[in-house]
Amino acid sequence: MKDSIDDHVALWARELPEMDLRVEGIAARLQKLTRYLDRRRDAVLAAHGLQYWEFKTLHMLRRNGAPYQATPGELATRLGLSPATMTNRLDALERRGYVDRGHDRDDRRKVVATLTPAGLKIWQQGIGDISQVEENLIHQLSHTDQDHLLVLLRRLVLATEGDH
Amino acid sequence: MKDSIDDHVALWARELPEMDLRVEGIAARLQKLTRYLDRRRDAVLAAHGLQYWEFKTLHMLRRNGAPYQATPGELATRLGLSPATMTNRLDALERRGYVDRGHDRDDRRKVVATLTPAGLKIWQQGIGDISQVEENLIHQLSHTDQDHLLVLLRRLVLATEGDH
DNA sequence: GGAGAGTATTTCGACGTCGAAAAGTTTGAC
DNA sequence: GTCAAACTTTTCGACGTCGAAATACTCTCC
Repeated sequence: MKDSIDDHVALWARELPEMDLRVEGIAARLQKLTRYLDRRRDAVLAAHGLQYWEFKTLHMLRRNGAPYQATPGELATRLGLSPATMTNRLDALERRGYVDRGHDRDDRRKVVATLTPAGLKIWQQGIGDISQVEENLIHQLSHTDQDHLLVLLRRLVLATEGDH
Repeated sequence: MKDSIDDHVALWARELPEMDLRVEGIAARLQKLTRYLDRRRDAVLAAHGLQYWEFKTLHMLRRNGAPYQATPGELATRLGLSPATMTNRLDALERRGYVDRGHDRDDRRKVVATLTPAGLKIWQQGIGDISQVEENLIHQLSHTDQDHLLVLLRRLVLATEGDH
């Protein structure tokens, strides 16, 4: 059974004869599946009136256990964003009531962002829906195929992280 | 051998007991590998002074065989962008000399964008470097493992293309 | 042919992002 | 005790993107 990537690769193979069909087929499918998950995830979050960047920010606060606090700088570093962007995100989340901002008592340079009960609640709804989206896709494979796929992907991830 | 996703999943498993570890491990690795390829690709393109959105636009023009032409509307649809964005992209690419714009003689509403020789040349350099990045990653697996991985990924892609 | 509907592109205002500079706070050396 | 260097966050200007309105052109039908 052929998928759209088979067609795509066959088309480019005519133009770029030195292209490695296996490599291209795998890389294109990795990207296609990720884009699919991105789209489905954005759709279920939109049902809660949430953008993905809002969810990711709440997620990083939730990742720190109770009381779900972090400084803007910490959040920016972990999310791979500039400090400027984090200021904007926290402005928006504070306006929507999902986050509180206050100054650190010991070091008044620092700001401490805290997840509000409303923020925690919408995060819970979002994380549940996102898990469901991922399950709907991956459950297309049997458990043994899932394990097989996971092992192959782990080998690739290890290669990107520096072999040990 | 454990990778960073194993740690990530183990961490969240404590907080979300109903989470499916296999599903999460696969989904997280798909996304991590795609992000890795994105970063490496952006880096090699930057060596040619090219942003990925510029390359993608040239790529879509190159995809149409010689004389490498398309209308803004066609490009916007295939790239999943708004017409407004395509106007901006073509403005920039025309300024850099990678694209020419002219009016269609038969239908003067239409604009025809054409890849210049300079645009074709930089696309060739970019596509070669991107293929190299993908090969460097995927060649971590043997040919038989690559084939196994490809088959599993194709099954997932087919699942995303079957139901709508 | 002329009016109105339809199509293709551009313009406009808003958003989220970034790098760099600015503002406010702490630390350390003297 | 003072002040310069370091640290944290915010502000500012620019970019790429989008939706919606505006512009320019074509087609249809009477």
